Amino acid sequence: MELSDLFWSASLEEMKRGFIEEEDSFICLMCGEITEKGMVYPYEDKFYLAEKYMGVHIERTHLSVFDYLIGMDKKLTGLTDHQKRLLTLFYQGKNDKEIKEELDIGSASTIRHHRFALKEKERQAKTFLTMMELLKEKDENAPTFVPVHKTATMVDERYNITQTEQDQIVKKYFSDGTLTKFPPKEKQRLVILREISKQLKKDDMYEEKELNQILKGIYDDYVLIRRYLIEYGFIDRKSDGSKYWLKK
DNA sequence: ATTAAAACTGGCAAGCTTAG
DNA sequence: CTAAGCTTGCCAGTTTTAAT
Repeated sequence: MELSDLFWSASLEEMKRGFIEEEDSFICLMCGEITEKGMVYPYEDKFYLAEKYMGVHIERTHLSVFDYLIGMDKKLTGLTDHQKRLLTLFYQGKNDKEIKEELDIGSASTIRHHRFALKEKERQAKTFLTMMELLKEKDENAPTFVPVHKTATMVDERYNITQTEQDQIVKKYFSDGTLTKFPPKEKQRLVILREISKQLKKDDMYEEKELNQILKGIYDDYVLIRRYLIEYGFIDRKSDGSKYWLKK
């Protein structure tokens, strides 16, 4: 999944932490940095487990989630530069008087007012977010597009595929996990290839024979499938063709 | 412990400035 | 010119601090 998708699909709690938990790793929402569970990470004479180290990573490279978020574009935060400056000072725990002096503003009540205005904004944001969430649940008929794999070589709107569409295609061309026919349309091919690529484990290296064996179990013309998997950017191979692996 | 004073907070209305 | 954003003053409560 694209990093920005990951970022925006994160829950409020995940965003606050700045990273999400996957099956065997943690991923930084801001830069995609990964720490793997079970690994031990050294930093300044200490050792950290994956989750703890992610905290170290964020502190080191992003300062804090707050700092990262406040640095985002106006379009994304909905905040004016002035509001950002105020929030930063609030975050530092300064009181109205200190802020008034620091920003060289005449009255502390101005700061007070901004505090009020920002809280109002918070309430609005919360109700809006909640409404949008409710809308999503309600609107299950709305087409939800299956995300396109990010290594896809050719991507445009033709590849927007809804879940139901995908299900139909899979149903039509697969029976008992084997492919009955390689479809003629690119869109269908994409779905089929994605389905097939699920049989491969990420991070695994496959010998050519090994891969052929797996593909043969799915479709007789495994060479065709192999070629298309590469062409559509699902897998990659060594230039001599001796090893294959799933693209990330 | 009670009370008075000071400091802080939330909120409203209004005027001023500026980008589009 | 208009709307949005910023600044300010004022009032009403609340909380904290100081004084008795």
